[in-house]
Amino acid sequence: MDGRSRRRGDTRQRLYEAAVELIAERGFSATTVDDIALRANVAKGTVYYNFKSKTELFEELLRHGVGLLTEEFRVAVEGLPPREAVRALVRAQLAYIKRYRAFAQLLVSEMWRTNREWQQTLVLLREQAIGVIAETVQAGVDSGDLPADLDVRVASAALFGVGLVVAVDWLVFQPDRPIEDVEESMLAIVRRVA
Amino acid sequence: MDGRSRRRGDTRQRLYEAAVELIAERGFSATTVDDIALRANVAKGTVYYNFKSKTELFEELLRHGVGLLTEEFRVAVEGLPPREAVRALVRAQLAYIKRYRAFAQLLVSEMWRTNREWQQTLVLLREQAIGVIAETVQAGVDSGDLPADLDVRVASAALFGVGLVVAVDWLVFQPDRPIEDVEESMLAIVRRVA
DNA sequence: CGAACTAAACTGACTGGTCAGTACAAAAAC
DNA sequence: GTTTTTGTACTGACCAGTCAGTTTAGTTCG
Repeated sequence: MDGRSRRRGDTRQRLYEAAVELIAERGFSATTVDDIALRANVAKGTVYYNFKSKTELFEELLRHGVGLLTEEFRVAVEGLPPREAVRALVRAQLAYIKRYRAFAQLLVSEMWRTNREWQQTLVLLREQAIGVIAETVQAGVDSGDLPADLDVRVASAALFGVGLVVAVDWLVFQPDRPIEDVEESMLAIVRRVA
Repeated sequence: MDGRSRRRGDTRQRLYEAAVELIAERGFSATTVDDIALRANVAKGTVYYNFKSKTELFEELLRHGVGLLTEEFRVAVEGLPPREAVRALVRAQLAYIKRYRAFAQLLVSEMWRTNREWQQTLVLLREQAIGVIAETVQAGVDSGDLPADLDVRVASAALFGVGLVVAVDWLVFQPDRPIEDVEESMLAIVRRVA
């Protein structure tokens, strides 16, 4: 780990942070590369030294963010029995969204859009995140802890989508409401699998 | 209602339809006024004859769409007892989203964004739609049909957000799944108030 | 040691294209 | 004869991406 790659990593990190905030607020197209560079305290050229294009910066940002989320999902469920594991997933998702609020907003904005360049990337990433949930739910069904008639794929997708929207709604419209309430609401909503 | 205003109304309607589809796909900034005019089979000047600006077209589009939704909400609950009324709301939301898929996608994309020009408009419209739900839920709490400890505001907001996201997810990722399944899922999710 | 060298990282002025909004005369609809 | 729409042309602001040049961090060698 020499100084060069550390420096470069720092720059990329700063660019991610700047881009995620601006894009969450304004959307991809309304965010200019100049804005991103300015907020990251970097010259415009540096953006293009580190990323092939504005779109690529965004796609790598998506990969980066969803990668972190699935990572936390995996850590959260490690060694837990099914129903507890599902609860742990809800908690992990909530904590993640609280921590990376802007990224979560951005995901909500882009997740259900069609025909954009990065749509394919996003579908893949969605599969990846939902995949971790599905493994957990499947294990619960196999072990008999969860109802056998549960459609694992659908339940996992619903879990993911509902968690995203309830948590983001909370952060945007009811930020004063304590986090325990939100966790409780989410668990109430997904009671059938938790 | 003379022929002139009907004609004008038609043009505006066509512009709404063109704009909603394009903006749902690409987002507001990535959609050009020329594109909208082209898709609506209208000259660019006509857009500006009917609307002050691109932004105003979009805001009126939002008002128009949410107006229709609340209208359908009101019709749906008319004269129904509380729990049935809630079910009717779910069904109405689902039907609406199925019918105006693009508008629903657009709402999901914009609803939880911050700092855009039309943010204030959207907050108001959200209040309006959730208001109808809240009236119904409140009536249920008052009559004892729904649990007294239910936070009406929060439950209504959750109902609205979850419905939006589950339905849009269905249309985008599982369009072959029959509508009854989706209705069933949504009702299962909101069981506490239905 | 430190001077000279090298490649990686970064800079910011510039370019070519795009797009919101305007102008307006002529035509069509009512 | 008034309202609405058309078609075309135009402008000025804005912006993604480029590139020639500069700085920085690590390396080599006296």
